[in-house]
Amino acid sequence: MQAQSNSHAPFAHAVLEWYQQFGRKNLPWQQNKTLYGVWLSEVMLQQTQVATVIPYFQRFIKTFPNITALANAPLDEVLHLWTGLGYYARARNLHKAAQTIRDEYQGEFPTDFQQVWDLSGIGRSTAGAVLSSVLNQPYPILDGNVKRVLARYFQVQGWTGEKKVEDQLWQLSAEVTPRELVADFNQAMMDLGAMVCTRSKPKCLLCPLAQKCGANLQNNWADFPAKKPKKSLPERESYFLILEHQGKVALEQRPNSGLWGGLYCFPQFDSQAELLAYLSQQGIQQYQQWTAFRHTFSHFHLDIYPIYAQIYAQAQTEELELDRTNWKKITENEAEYGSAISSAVKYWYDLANPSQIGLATPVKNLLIELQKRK
DNA sequence: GAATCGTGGCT
DNA sequence: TAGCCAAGATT
Repeated sequence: MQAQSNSHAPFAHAVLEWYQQFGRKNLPWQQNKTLYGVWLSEVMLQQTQVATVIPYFQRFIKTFPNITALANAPLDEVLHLWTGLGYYARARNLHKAAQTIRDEYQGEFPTDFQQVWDLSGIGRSTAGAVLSSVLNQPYPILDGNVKRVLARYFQVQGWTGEKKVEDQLWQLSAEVTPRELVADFNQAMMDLGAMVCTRSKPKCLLCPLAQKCGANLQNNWADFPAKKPKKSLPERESYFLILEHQGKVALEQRPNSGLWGGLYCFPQFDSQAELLAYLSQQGIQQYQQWTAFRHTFSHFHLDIYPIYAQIYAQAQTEELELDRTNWKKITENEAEYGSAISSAVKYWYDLANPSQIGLATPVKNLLIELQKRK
């Protein structure tokens, strides 16, 4: 599990030397390093580029300055801060892990590798990254950058999604990782991958490993790592009902697992006919079709057809009965409703006083569009 | 092993 | 520009 040998000592030496001059040392989570901050950054950085993460990281750590604050926060607020970052299971797992740390580790992030790995949302690479970065514990990492550097250097054949290839890369990563200065070394490997050994047009002339790098010597960097077998994304469609009443918009919360888990979304319908039938049933005759657009996920395209309608009834929002499965009935009286952020009323999203909840990106964008039209 | 899980930047 | 893929983990 740990870094293994020093037979690749020249490798580590060259990488560390390069890091001193060219490595990144001023990223937000590298300042006054804490286990919490580095953990948070590593989770946000999973499958997400650095530039995207930075503003999210800063907002998040400002709102939740320590693990206990995060653990004690409502999940809705955590998802609110995660809105737009994607892969929302990361936020749910982060929150769950924070509660584990609060309840089992007295609020202190564990320093034992296995205990860290056992936390939800933390795999082998993230566990290694956190403990090496903050405590210099000698664990290797294997992210996309390291995979690319190693695959090219050692000419590792095959797609990294195959277990056999992945195992090989872990083995190599463990071999090249030194026992000392592991924080710098791991950071250096990621920096090399991000800045020098880039996916296209790597800057081999600037690479400290070029002299012994297989891809440089063979001039075949484009072959490594092997590309993922491609397949076309399936297409689906969904009709979003933007239903407004007195400055409030109806939202429903999605199940806590699966796509957009725990986020709030407009009522969705599989066809326009279903949506219109619903409107008719509610006694709503007027509606607008907004411009349709495509939202692409990692594994399918979603064509979204927004339909806007308004309820003109004089009734209070609380009294409107929207007969739809999974909608909570709104029971708050008016005083409670007006006073604050009660949990049930967030199904009616107040445009003038938005709730701290997670919103799917197309939903957030449509709400902005709605604001603009008013 | 194969699917699932978001969004945005880059080419 | 449409596809590729990012500081991966979970089911």
